[in-house]
Amino acid sequence: MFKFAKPTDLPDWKEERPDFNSDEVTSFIFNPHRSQSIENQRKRLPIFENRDQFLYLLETHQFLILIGETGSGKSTQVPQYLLESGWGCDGKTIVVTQPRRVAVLSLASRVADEMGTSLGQTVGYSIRFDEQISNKTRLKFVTDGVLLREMLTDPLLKKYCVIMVDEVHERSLNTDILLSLLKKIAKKRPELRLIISSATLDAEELKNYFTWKTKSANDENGSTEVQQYKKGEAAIMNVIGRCYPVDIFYVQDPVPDYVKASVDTVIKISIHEPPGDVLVFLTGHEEVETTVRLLKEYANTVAESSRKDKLQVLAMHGGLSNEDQLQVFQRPPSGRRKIIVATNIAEASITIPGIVYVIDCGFVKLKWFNADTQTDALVVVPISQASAQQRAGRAGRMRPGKAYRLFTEDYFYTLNRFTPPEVQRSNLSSAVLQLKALGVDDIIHFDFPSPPPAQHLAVALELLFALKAIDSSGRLTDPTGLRIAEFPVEPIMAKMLISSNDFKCSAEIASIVAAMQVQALFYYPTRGQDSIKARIARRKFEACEGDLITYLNVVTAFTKHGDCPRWCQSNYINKKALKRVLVLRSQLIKLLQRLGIPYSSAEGEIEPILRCIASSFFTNTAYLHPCGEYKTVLADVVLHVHPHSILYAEEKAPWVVFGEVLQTTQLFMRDITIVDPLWLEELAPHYFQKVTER
DNA sequence: GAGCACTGC
Repeated sequence: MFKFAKPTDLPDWKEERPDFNSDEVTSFIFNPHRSQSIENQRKRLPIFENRDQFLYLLETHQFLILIGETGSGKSTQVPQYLLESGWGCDGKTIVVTQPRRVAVLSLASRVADEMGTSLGQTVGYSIRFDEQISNKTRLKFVTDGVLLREMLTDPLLKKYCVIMVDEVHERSLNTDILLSLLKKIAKKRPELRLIISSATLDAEELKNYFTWKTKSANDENGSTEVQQYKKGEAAIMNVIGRCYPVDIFYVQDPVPDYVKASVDTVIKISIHEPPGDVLVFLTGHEEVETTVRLLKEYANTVAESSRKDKLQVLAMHGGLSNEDQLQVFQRPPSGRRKIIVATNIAEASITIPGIVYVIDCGFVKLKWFNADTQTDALVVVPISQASAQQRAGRAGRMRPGKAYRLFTEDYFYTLNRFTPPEVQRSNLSSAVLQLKALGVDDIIHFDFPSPPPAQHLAVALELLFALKAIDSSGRLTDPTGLRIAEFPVEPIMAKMLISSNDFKCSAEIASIVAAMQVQALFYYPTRGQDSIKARIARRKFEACEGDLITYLNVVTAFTKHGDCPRWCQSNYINKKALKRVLVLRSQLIKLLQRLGIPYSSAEGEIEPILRCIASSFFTNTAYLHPCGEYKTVLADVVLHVHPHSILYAEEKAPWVVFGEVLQTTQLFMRDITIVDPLWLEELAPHYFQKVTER
């Protein structure tokens, strides 16, 4: 049994204040001041006191770094201050980027509300597959991915006068790439203003990144209008947030098993602490299910008694259906305390109201690119201090809260301050291609905010060269490279779409590529009768050639039966995912047609489709070694068939290609297709001569 | 033989 130490008063912690209304990133907004006029609410926000300072700094500096904690109101108010003071009146637009679609939607509608207009008028938004924009729009909310795409047609983003990049502390891949490109643009467009907005971040580091001009300003064009203006210089502005204090508790001794410790802590809270919901952070879906099961067993024993500590236990992770996810937002039955056991989805992506207690296991599952094996690994690593702070903050949004950390205080101070940015732990082939398409030739010396390991860049360049997207001097090829860059999918998938023209099967390949973009077409129940039934249901779609042809069968069947509600259910098909597949598919087909690749179908023939797959996935080939294991052709790394693959229980074919490799307990190949090695030699001779010499 | 954190174009 473990004990929690006395609450520790962390200085960096007490400053965290939750928001009262408008800076919420999900559509579930709790607003205790609903009765007040909008004008009054806006004035109550902490950032209101900084309004004039903000406008002055933006007048005099090209870059403004805005450090504002949750609840400062920066995401909703700053864009309005800009409009009110005349930015966006010269026919140009203000744009605000967010890492997530849901944040774009809720911010845009909140700001339109506050301004008394409807969406698509002065205030609009643009996300993939959805947009509300008109020629009246002066303020636009977008995902950072959308803004990156816009740069392909408008490299200097000339239609914008102010660009605000929000949630920079999350350091998503797109945010980092956007920042570096915006820095370049700003040099060419001195009148452009950039606002970099972040919760916690090393502001000085960011300031140094953005300050490229050390000399005094106005030495180039001495126009009086810009005399006060320091182009290329960055100012930092801090905005206080607002939030209730959260007491932090640490365990006195390290816990051997954080799943068990989580369960014990929930039980302790339920017995000893006043009412208030509990949020538990664990690393994966399996841990979540185990914890939920243990807590439900406990809850059942309690429910039969007349005690007060009755619980409603709910799981929250990305694999759940929409309906199951929505449950965590509903009020628990009266007299019950709601316990939500979640993965990292609850750290930033969704906000659950009513949380007073947080339990933090101290770990997170992260995708990590391994350049040696050229594969992704999904590894459980200790969280950063910033993450721990973010998780604890989830307890102080309604009233003072408590956070229980399942690690010691000493250990906390050994953690990294920040999680390494995504750009440093990702496969960069897509990002590199995108940069090339935007005219960045020298990737190795490109000015990233946090440079990725050189080997990651080298691996990306090698793959692009193998796909003939770039030539031996590293330049984007015309038309192959240019075309691949146009597609909103991984380069290898884009290459397959383009090649489908040669094999006259673009219809089928579009279905396959679309299906590979979504998480899971099937539900995989983990226990009981359901898991067996699901397995039997999957067999209906099984193709002996492998997973990709199976996906094609699923997509084809869904277009026929998908509208029947029982059909998806009885076949354990993820309806949400399949609907998205069809939307993606039609986007891909439209893009193909725009590039002059006509719609064509193999009319039931399988071989052209298989050849097309082989012609693009040849870099991902594995052969059956006499030892009985698969090995990569590239580096002789041992690979295993993922248990979700349709080929898992089958006799092993001598040659396969795979969509990706993910390392969990072992290196697992996913999205596997059986191929004929002669095709590989024929279709990718530049790559495969040496292979058959084995 | 045994298993997928979370986003985004």
